Amino acid sequence: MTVRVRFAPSPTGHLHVGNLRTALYNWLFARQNQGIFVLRIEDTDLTRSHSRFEEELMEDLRWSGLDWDEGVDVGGEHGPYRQTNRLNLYQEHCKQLLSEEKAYHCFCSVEAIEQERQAQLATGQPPRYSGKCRDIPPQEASQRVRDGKAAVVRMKSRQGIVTFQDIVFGSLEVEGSEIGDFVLLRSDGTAPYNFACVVDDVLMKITHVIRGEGHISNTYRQVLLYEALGFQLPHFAHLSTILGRDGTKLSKRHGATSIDEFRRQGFLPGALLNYLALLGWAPPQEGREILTPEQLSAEFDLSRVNRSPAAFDWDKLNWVNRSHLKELGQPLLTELAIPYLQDCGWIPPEPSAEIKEWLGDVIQAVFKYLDKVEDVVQETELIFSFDPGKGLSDPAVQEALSENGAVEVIREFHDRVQRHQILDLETYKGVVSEVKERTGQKGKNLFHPIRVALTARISGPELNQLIPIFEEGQHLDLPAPITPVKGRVQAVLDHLHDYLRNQPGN
RNA sequence: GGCCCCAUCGUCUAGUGGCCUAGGACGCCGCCCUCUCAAGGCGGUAACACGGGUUCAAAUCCCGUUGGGGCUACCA
Repeated sequence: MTVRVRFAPSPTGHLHVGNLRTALYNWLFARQNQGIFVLRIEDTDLTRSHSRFEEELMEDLRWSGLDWDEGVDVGGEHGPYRQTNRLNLYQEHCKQLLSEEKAYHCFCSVEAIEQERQAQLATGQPPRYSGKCRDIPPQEASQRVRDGKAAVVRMKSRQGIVTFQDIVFGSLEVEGSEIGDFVLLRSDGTAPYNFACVVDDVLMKITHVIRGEGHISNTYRQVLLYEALGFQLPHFAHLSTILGRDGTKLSKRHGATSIDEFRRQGFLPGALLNYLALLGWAPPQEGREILTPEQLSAEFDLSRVNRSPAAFDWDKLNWVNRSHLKELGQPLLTELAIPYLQDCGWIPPEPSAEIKEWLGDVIQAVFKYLDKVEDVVQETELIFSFDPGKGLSDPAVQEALSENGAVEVIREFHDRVQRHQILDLETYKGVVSEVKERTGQKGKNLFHPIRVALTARISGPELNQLIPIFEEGQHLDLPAPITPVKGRVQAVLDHLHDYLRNQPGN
């Protein structure tokens, strides 16, 4: 039998990391079994659902690389795939349950039920629908409905153990009397989650229901529905919740949680998926955690998924993403980085081939240090936006300058640099050895001041890589020209003189 | 309140009664490399929530306690 799984989000907001992990586990399971992955939109909550969210949701999912075989946009044999387009199916099945007296009309008002609930809560009883309308004779109920009385349809729950096997949690059960008579059809004719879900899963021939842990208690109700409708139970697998770093439920205050935010920050979809897969599951081979979606689907094992909730860890996500970024290689990363640099106004909207080639060198110099593509901005700021005033005001830079001989190195470096027409890498190296000879400084005491002279910072990419970038960059047609070596040293020295003049005792 | 679920290093996890003086990964710390910060390499720190059982033997099985999560909707 073909494995059929589904991801069934509600279009009530952005796609969330928790949802994406659920989608991923479904996808992984489908792919490793040559199965079908269905995307179903659960939009029966009319007040919260928006078609705008449906679009965003699919966009996020497409970006992630999880592709679906059936769904609202791609169609399929078991459509429609949007629940609001399936209301007739729910009504049909509801009619069946009604005629078999497995369900009944309930005429209690929302207010009355709320009152009942409060009263039960107040006396310490479990709040459940009393079943008041259960005993209204079906004929009388039908007549009342025909007369236009507002009514919902409720399921008759039963006594006795309700149980099912869960691939992740094992055998799960609850006493039937714990389950109240839940609503199958609302007064407006739409179906709430539990009923719509079961009808759809049956009709869409879903073999494995893989969803969030929060649905375990819904599953008991759904088992009742499968029984009443006379359908065979699918396999169930429930996934634990993703928690924030502090162990509470993941939310906005833990940082980004919606997928579009991760995309904007420059996380690679494959890396996000890789990390999410690791949240609740471990690859069989220890120490081999960086995996592509294809490798994941080959090694993934649903029955080995962890039951306990997992905390979302940014440090590890960053590491996973960095690893994927390195795998990607410089040319592709350059393409990804361009939009971020354009946003800063550093790169023209349509960079020339010459600029792109130079950019390749820029990316080459920094790409090992990027956790996410977005980081390219702060890593390359010293190239595109040279600001000695700001740089020299940094206490750490000032401390480096206060080292014995530091200023002398900069002056000497400045003088030597001025003597050369072109400053390619070889010339630069020659200049450095001259400075070394004249000042007697070496190692850190030599290079630290030179770094400050060139970047007004004490840390950054290798100077040897930076020199050609500065020199070649100055000839490029960029929105703001790249300051070449001479200009940089001159500017730093000017600021330095101002700075020294203002230092009492100097 | 009731019901259900969960509990191994700071975090993600391996572990399915002896292979566990508990393994790996991220982080952290140290060393090496090095012009800097990183990156990279090497090494180190660090956990079976607690209390009872069962057993020759328990991280692994059972019970309880504590702590977390979920459900208890005409939300999903």
